Amino acid sequence: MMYSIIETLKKNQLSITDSRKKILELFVKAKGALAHADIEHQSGTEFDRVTIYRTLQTFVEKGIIHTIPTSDNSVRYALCKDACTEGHHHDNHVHFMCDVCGTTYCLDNITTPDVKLPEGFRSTQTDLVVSGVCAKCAN
Amino acid sequence: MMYSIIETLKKNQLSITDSRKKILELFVKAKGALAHADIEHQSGTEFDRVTIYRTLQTFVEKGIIHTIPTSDNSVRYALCKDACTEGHHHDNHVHFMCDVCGTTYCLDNITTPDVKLPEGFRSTQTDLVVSGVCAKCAN
DNA sequence: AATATTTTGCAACAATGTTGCAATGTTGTA
DNA sequence: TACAACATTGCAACATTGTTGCAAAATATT
Ligand SMILES: [Mn+2]
Ligand SMILES: [Mn+2]
Ligand SMILES: [Zn+2]
Ligand SMILES: [Zn+2]
Repeated sequence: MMYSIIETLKKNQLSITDSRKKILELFVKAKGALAHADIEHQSGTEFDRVTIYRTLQTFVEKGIIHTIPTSDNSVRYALCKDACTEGHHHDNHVHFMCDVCGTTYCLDNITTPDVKLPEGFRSTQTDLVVSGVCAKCAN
Repeated sequence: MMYSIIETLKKNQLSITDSRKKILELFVKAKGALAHADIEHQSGTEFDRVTIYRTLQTFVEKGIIHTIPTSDNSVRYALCKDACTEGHHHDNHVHFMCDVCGTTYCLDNITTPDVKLPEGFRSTQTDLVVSGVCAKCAN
């Protein structure tokens, strides 16, 4: 599977800038999800902190990345592999956080279950986050 | 059902202080979950911000309240109704966040499902958060 | 009531996130 | 390629959230 940085940016009507190319590249290469701080470290002093915030926000709005609700309430982001479009995410997959290495995985082929809610409650989104030990840290 | 503030504090070997009584009372009276800011507002200038942080931390450690992972990554707390003990939480119920009124509900009698994880992954905790519109805001 | 222990408030700091605005970079057109 | 229109960036300044050390105050123990 190929992922073209430039193509993705163009497809979403975003102008091609150094920060967008670099940050999107980090996501494509990343094994798991990235926190804002990860990006700040991995891109050195290349970009201003504010630019990273704004770029992440733009990517989320465009449906290029999605946020992950973590049990420690820190914000993480990962590439959308589903057909997400502007203002319309479809990332209904389970997430896994390793307590040992801290990696957050998108379990893309495990979909979130339907939950039977009490009378009168209507669901628009379901997030399922599992914590534990990942395969790499299992030994 | 009765909930004795003092009893709960004693049972957990915590000394009885004004802040602990007040903050625990806020949780007992609250409909949904509380954020740190909620407590800060509802208790006026009675206690220092730091005291609230420390009290919440203590309550979580003792198994009196539990944290809730929310889709907007803000920290919320709610009373443990299950038999949680020091360092051992059993709050395996679903949470619901209303997009309209912002209330976070503990759906105490809807338990989180078992998720079949990939080979080698081991789960220690499962959090399921549903967003949508609650019964009160349904009209 | 006196002492030992715990908790609190304060100050100082660190981390995270937001906004306005001028300078810079990008894009489409000539 | 050069220009104008437009979008993005970096900087500064600020707000919010969370952490730590320590002396003063409150609570528990004797
Ligand atoms: Mn994901
Ligand atoms: Mn709960
Ligand atoms: Zn791991
Ligand atoms: Zn509601």
